[in-house]
Amino acid sequence: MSEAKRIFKNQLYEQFARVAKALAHPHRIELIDLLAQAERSVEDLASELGLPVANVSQHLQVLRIAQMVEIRREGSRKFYRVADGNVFEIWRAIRTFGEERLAEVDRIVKSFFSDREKLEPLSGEQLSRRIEDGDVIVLDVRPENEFNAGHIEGAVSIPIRDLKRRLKELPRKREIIAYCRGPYCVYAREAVTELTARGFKARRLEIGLPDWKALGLPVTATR
Amino acid sequence: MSEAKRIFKNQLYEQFARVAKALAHPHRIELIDLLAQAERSVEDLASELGLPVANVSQHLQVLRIAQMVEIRREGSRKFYRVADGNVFEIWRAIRTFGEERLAEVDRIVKSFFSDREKLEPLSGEQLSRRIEDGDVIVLDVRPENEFNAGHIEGAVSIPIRDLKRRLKELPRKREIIAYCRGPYCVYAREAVTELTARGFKARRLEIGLPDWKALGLPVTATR
DNA sequence: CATATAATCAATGATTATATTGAATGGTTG
DNA sequence: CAACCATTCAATATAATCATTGATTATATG
Repeated sequence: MSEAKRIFKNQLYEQFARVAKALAHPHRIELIDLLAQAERSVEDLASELGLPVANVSQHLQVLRIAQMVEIRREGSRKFYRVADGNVFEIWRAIRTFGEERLAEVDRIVKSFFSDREKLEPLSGEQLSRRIEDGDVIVLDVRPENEFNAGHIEGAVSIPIRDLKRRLKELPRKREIIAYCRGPYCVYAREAVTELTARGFKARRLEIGLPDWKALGLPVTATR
Repeated sequence: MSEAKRIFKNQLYEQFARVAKALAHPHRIELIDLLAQAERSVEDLASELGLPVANVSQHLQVLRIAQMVEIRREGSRKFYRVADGNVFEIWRAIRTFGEERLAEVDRIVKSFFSDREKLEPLSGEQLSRRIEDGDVIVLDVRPENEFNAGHIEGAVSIPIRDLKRRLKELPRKREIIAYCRGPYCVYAREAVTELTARGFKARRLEIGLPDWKALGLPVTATR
């Protein structure tokens, strides 16, 4: 191979390796997973991850240099968000690979969620069809700001924390499909447990909003 | 957040970070890019990358531990291949992000390929339509073993090294669409240059075979 | 302007990743 | 079985990454 070609390839793969490197830390993957829901401040992210602010800031700098996140300043706070849809696609591809290929992922997930679920979750496609048929209520149990940043078209927002005292807002005849951040988020599972215990018909969507969006299914953002 | 939930998330994201880490080196990305075409021996990969065999073997071990590649043994040689389609999807997502988001990638590509292309390449969808219309010849200019491992349905194989002496196999009336390994591979570009210089009508497909396959377009493997 | 808040920076030591070298392994060939 | 080939392993030195700490910057508030 020619020298010029070798230099070209080295430079090019170096750039792509930088991208992979930016995601090569558990905290940074978790940050992307969270930011895929909605923008957040550094302090907020730090408390969600249970880490010192300086450490989270350091990781955010790595993601920023890799152009994976962007900043919006508001007063003395900075809100980070994912730079574009391709960032979530990388994380999603990694997640899919891990789920299908790594026994360890399966083991960890199964041992945490074992026996907590009686009913099979719905896939995105299944829910999409059910919505078209008009026979379900879609329930978003994430925090309100994440709902506002984007939610499944037609979904109702009741954050998991408020669910118990807002049960009367939900119908008892139609089936309720709850969803939250993604396949490893516990909120929708908790909601289904609570709802079925109270006599509602409820099931869980197996994916989160970013996946729903990535499938090209309809999303609404509150202006 | 509960302690158990924190431990669960840490364990889970740790697994996914391992996957990203496995790709966090330019040589390993290049290896995946090559292996996405066809299986190869260690020695062969080492000479393609211009690196010592021991170094390539070391990188292959990293990919193997991450379950991204598998081995087939044949005599005293070992042939590595990508473990499944999801591996290429991760690399493709990284590549797409880099292409759309990183100015540096654009600069490197442009400075290497500047002025070498007179004609716009075809997209996968465009070629797919042209094939249905039946008015093009699809030309695979990769090495023969890569063609055998999988090629665009109906494509003709003339490795770039043999192109000059096999020109008579190609028609002069129909347009020839050449393709190779991927957007950064030079073979298809060289083929188009050669063919147009000889009076053929020729253009390039902008993607490589693994991308074509990922788009769900028809692929044939030689048995 | 002083104080408080949010975020970043800089320096540190500890850990982990990397390339290189040469030796060891496993299989093939004569 | 000896010689050989392809690959891996092991050891080492160098470089990069990481968490932590405390200092610094930037903005808001009184």
